[in-house]
Amino acid sequence: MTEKVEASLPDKEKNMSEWYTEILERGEVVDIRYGVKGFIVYRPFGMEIMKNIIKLYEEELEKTGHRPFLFPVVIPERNLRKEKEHIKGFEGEVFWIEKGGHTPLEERLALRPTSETAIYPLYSLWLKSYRDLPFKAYQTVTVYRYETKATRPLLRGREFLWIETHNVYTTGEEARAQTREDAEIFWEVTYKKLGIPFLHIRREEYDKFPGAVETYAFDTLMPDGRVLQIGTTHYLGTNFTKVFDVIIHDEKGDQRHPHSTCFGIGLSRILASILLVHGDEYGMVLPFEIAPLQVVIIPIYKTGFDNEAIDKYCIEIRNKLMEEGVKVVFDNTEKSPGEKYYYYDMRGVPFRIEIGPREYQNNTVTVFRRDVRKRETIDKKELLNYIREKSRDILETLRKRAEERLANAIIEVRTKEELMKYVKEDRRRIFKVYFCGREDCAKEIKNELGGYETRGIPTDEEDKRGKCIWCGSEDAHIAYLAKAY
RNA sequence: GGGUCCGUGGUCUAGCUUGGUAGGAUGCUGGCCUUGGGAGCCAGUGGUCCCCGGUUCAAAUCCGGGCGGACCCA
Repeated sequence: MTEKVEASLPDKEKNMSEWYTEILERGEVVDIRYGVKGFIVYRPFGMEIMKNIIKLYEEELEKTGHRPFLFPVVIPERNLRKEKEHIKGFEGEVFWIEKGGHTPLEERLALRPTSETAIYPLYSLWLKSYRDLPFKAYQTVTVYRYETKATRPLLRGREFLWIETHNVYTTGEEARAQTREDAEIFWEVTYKKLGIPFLHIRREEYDKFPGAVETYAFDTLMPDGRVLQIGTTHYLGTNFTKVFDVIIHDEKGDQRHPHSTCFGIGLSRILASILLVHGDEYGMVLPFEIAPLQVVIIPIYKTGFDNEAIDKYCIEIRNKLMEEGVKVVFDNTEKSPGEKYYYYDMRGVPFRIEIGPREYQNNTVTVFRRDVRKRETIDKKELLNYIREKSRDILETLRKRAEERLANAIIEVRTKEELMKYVKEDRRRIFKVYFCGREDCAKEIKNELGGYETRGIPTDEEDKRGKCIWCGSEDAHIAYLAKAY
């Protein structure tokens, strides 16, 4: 039976902002009171989740041949300016260091907004032969962008955490194949392990990463109907290897510029997505694998009963779970059971075990599952298998729920009239339309549809052709329109 | 980018219009009692009223500037 108890939080769909602000604070995820706009503090619980998320992506990257490295946070101005499109795209949002102590620096230093221009000068020293390729590396770091739009904790900050890969290949074909591997890596973790579904999109020409030849993005859906870009991967061609003089000898002994890619995994936004997509009115709901606390054991004492025996019974179970590598806590603090339930619900603990006289006497345990909010009493001996099995169930349930919401948000529209009709409705959607790909057309759409913008082309339908829903021109491709963060 | 609102113990908040004692709730600490969805009672603890400047005998309160935050619209 599903428990009907008083909710802790406002309704996520109706009032996402308030829900989100509250869960960040009450769940001790981040602290927004640092006092510098766009900069936040990860509190221990939030950072524990983050570290678990990072580990999943890093493992997948290393499995596919990426090696870790770490570059400085500062980039000399002359390097940042080398690639023309790149600097044009980032110039307005770079933080500059201009002084060391009281002395003005001879050359200003940028806090990296992304690391291409930090990394490529070294690539020109490291990579000399086709034998040095492919070169696949990543770093997990913070980057800095002076955002002028409203900042929001984790969703849009002036400092944010990400993983960036920077790969180099002899040929363009190999490099393009890397963008597809990036998509697989992203799928493997984001969808399969975190239960977050997303759209795989090729961005329009005018929406590309500054300096890229092709940009692919991963957009997920927020409870308020807006989409959020949580990752991007770019084919950079030889744009960066040229300006940074990365030159290799190929098999024939000819000198050439290798091709490169980069892949950004938006860790801050992924954490936000996990909270927003899976959470409910009682707090976070975390997939078992990334939960800092996976099981909590709560004793129910009774006056006149042998409460020490209940303690012993709980400790025995805790120790057994610990031996199996489960992150478990036995909470025998003096708070009432109800208060503890609310506390651990808020923190998304996947399983709660309640043990009182009844369980003690019957050699059973009562297990509460956070995602579906159901209790079940089982034999003590079955506990470990139960948790193993149901933790997979939790992930399935969360993923299925999220996937349905994403699928339900998307609607194919063929005519402008139809589009206008849907836009006027209360509900936000992701429209799938034919679109010509021209920037002025995109601007008109954004202006006249009250903020709905072109998000790009679904990668599994790049070949389809039709008439642009806006200007009517032929040879338009399929594109998504959505409101975005 | 445009607009609206806000900043007071750890947290939430009253007080601000009409200048003069910082009040409450919650948390925290100790004690008693209790424990199957946020219990209760008693005692204690905790505040540069966001910052800088101005007006004034006197500023949380009025004025100017700054910093930070929330929400709505584009």
